[in-house]
Amino acid sequence: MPERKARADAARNREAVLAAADELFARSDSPRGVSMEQIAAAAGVGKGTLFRRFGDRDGLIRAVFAARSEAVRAAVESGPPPLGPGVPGRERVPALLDALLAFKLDNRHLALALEETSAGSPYAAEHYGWWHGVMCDALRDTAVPDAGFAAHALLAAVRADLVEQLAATEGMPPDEMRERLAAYAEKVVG
Amino acid sequence: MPERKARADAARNREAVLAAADELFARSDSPRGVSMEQIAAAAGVGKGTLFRRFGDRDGLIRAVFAARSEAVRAAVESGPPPLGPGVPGRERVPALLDALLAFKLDNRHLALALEETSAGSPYAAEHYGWWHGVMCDALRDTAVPDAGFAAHALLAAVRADLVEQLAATEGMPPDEMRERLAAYAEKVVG
DNA sequence: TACAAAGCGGACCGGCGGTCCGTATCGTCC
DNA sequence: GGACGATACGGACCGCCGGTCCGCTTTGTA
Repeated sequence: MPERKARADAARNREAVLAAADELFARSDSPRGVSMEQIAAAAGVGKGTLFRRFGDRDGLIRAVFAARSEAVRAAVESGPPPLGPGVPGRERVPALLDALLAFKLDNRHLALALEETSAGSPYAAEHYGWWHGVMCDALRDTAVPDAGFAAHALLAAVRADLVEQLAATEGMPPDEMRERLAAYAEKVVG
Repeated sequence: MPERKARADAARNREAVLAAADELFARSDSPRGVSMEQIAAAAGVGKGTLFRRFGDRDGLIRAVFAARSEAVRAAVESGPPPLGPGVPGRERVPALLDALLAFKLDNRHLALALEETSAGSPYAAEHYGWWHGVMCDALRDTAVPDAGFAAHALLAAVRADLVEQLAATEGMPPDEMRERLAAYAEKVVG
């Protein structure tokens, strides 16, 4: 393996930065209101350190997001039904969407940051490709024609900014949103 | 009316700016690559003029977008079937989505600019509220439960960055995209 | 303990959105 | 047509941000 043993202080700083960024994004109204300098200051490190370890703003956000979403990803890849593999598509598709929505509701600001500041588009993020793949698999197991497009369309229904709009501006309670999404998903796969 | 007669040079400059911005966005790969200074220069105008007339970057983009989308809007509000009013929802919903998709395909960069740089979120734009209203009306005329949510979900399927991803990165031809969207829409309202 | 490698941090840079105000132009009224 | 107030113009200017650079410190090793 190409991994060289990392220095202890480097690892400590990395964690400090991830934690600080996570918290700052969670507290802030808009991801754009959080600057790299603020994150560095909150983590007690220099700005140079941020950029050396994460490359650029995008890289940092992706790293924070990846750390946060590890659990959901594991649950989908090898968890119990109805989320895990080996479940009929008709049942799994709504479960997948619900899990993703629940995650975004719990991490609204972070998800917003990922989708908003990503270079190019949110679709370039590895995160999205993975979800699209999983969703395609599940959809191919249903009566839905064109799993590829349907996967894109269904995932679009849980875009972070839409979730934010429904939750914040329209004041929709989380549970209600999940119910409505579930009903919509049922309609599509049914 | 509170309108005061505008000066001739002001009107001329306004048009020049709209045209220049439209063109620059169309030519550029990413909306972020187009600066206000560039637009001002291309229009043969000072930067101050841009900000005085349009308030900020968002205002300018919204103005350009509004000018471009006038035609579609008119077609939906008082055009012939199946787009115009008085058409059964079952038939009108796919027609509306197709019209919106066709428009975004023709104005990819501009739509991208609107959705990307909008303060807050694309959902705050008046443009979106209008489409959501129209879509809700059409959906209430179908068997779809919860027209409000379904309208959001369906409109999300034609988000500018998704369209761009399908067209540019996945290389999907416009007509194929429209067919796939139509099939998806039929599935939802059917 | 000595030394190279790895990491650090903050001064620095270019560019952007947005502001400001002295100046030029327009429309009007005599 | 000339003169005057209102309106619009433009570009120097400001603060901020993402990203770079390099002299200095810390770490792990022999």
